[in-house]
Amino acid sequence: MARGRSPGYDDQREAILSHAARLFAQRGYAATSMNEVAEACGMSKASLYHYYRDKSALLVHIADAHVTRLEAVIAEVVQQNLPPDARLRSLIHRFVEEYAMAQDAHRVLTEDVRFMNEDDRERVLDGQRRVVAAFATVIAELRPETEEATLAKPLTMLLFGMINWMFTWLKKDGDLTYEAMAPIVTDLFFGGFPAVQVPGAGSKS
Amino acid sequence: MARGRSPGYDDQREAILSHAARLFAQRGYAATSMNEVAEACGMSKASLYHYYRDKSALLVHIADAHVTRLEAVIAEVVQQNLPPDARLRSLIHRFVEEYAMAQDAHRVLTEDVRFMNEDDRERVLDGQRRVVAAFATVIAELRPETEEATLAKPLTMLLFGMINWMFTWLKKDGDLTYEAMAPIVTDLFFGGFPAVQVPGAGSKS
DNA sequence: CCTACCGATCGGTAGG
DNA sequence: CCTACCGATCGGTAGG
Repeated sequence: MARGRSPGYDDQREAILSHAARLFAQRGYAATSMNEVAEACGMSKASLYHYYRDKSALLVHIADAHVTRLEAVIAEVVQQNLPPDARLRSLIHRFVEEYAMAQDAHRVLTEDVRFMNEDDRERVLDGQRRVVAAFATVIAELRPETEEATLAKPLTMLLFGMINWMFTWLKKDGDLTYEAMAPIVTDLFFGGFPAVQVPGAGSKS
Repeated sequence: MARGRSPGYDDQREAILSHAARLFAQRGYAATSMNEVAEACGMSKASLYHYYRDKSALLVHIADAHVTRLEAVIAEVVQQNLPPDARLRSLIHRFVEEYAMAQDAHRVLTEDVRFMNEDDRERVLDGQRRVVAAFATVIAELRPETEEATLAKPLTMLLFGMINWMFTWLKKDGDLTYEAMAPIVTDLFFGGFPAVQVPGAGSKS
């Protein structure tokens, strides 16, 4: 017996990632020691190193898994072939939901990506760029006026700002829930973006 | 001669804070060593400790100075006694400007506040809460319907989300500038917030 | 899967 | 007796 990996091996790897993501999100990657991760997992540091080669491997797996999930959500929504309006509403709702389920991984992704080596960081950032590009494409379709296409990028970033920032202040046990926030974000964005003027082509000139 | 502190003492303290803020913003507080701060300042670590008691004093001074500036902007705009609409436009414009000038301090404030001891952290967070409350008050005045006052807080946080997130992706040498973003944020928010429905009291029920 | 360690570097401080 | 620093090293702890 004990040939190959134990049957619980993959479960342990997942459990470790979840503990590590929580600690990295709370204290930051650099300030979290492998001893703390091991203790949170109820194992020795040596055992922890049995599952992951080094500290950076934890970070890379957390970020990769999160970005991969986000790209899967994009693909799923895109293949529904909804009109742009409904597609953006669906994307916002699904992303708020996804971020809420993966709050720790999301904070790690947004704050600790700088601690990865260049190759890993670029792969993760490429995934993020594809996600942002998918949002920007839908938003550009909602504002088909030719010269206003330049607004798609900043509007996309403002939308991500609202959603990303939500998870820095939404308390898991607070009055406000992410289910309540999703329609507020949607209303605010859909109500507001037709009012945005192209800089230099505004009504005041 | 040489009674009291050298004439350049306060200038040195300011210069050190500026270098430390840049390093903390780039690498994170925990991952930045006092040796790196000293090197960036062109002095020995022992000299650095002449100006600041310890590493945490750098963090606290950066955060306190930034929050104090933000509270000063609030006070300045409030005493102009503008109508709510113009007051919020002014606040948005001034904050985007202020964040752009203090981009490093702002990132340190939003990411590294967790590394302060409890007393310092609570004082800084109290300052931030007063700033947020000032925005929420103006936004509540813009939506005077009684039951909709509950929306002031989430709308305020979405507005801060757009502005705060801007400085995570705006490149100092990029095509988009903060001067161009301020009116886009303003248009989006003013265009959108009248469209936001109170949860549970929406038009669909 | 553990105890016992390593090379290095951490934040902070000594004497001069 | 003060300040403004220096070269060297302290006690502990990091990742591995």
